[in-house]
Amino acid sequence: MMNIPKISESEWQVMKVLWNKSPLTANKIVQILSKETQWKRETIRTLINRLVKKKALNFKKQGRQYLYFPLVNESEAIMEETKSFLDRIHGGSIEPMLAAFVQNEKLTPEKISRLKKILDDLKPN
Amino acid sequence: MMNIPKISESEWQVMKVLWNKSPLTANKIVQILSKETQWKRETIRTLINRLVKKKALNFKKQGRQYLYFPLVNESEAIMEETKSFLDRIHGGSIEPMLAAFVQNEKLTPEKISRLKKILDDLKPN
DNA sequence: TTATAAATGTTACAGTTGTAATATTAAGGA
DNA sequence: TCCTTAATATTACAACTGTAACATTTATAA
Repeated sequence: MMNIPKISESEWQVMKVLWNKSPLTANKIVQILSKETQWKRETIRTLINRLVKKKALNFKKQGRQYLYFPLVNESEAIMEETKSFLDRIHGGSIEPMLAAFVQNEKLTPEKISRLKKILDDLKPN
Repeated sequence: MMNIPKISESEWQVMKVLWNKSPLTANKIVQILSKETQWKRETIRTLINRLVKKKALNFKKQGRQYLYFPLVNESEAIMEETKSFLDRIHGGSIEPMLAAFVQNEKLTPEKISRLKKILDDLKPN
């Protein structure tokens, strides 16, 4: 699917909830996000509505409620985000990036292994 | 240096010019960026001024002109950017990220090697 | 049937960003 | 000294973001 809409930082948190499980009612989303953020119910609803307007989400009615689900795929969104990220630091050296990866503890041993495997396949050495 | 200011996408392009070489006059910066962008002279000046306000840049007067130079270090900025990036896609799988890295052709063979070496040092296997 | 409550919809408002135009200041040449 | 011009400074303005409050609609209980 081309033309991934720009998803802001806060909006990403909403998307992640729905990538994890969908469809969900607004209330369920609010409930889940209230555990991870300080956002007021209406803030979360605003984010949901903006994502619908951007066509990152859609919903189907279920009685009085709406059931929301993603229109954009998580992998595609990650790729977009990664490209934009790489464009920014284009030409920067890779070490501080890796350093950040590691410090952020987002690289578990399994991820490191998968990463190495991917790199190995890329450039057999 | 703690507290890296948030640097927007366009502002990053200005920073990169000065990380590459500094100090530079505003005119020189305009001249360089005019080759890579469609920005009007005044657009570039606005970006420079915002970066000064954010304390990402500073300048010293040289007669009627200002000579601009970075106040934030490139590696630190890359780390900040990387952390914010990783926070967004937190929990997302690493493959689409790597795929984007590769498709963006930001991973030259040398970078791949350095990356692998860093990973190897991280987790001897 | 009507009031209430729970959904969704509309509006708000300031800060940031992209993208400039216009205004002011000051230095150098006439 | 005064004007021109080249610097810098101020102002503009809409879209996007973060963060909500307020308004309207509708299903359900009384």
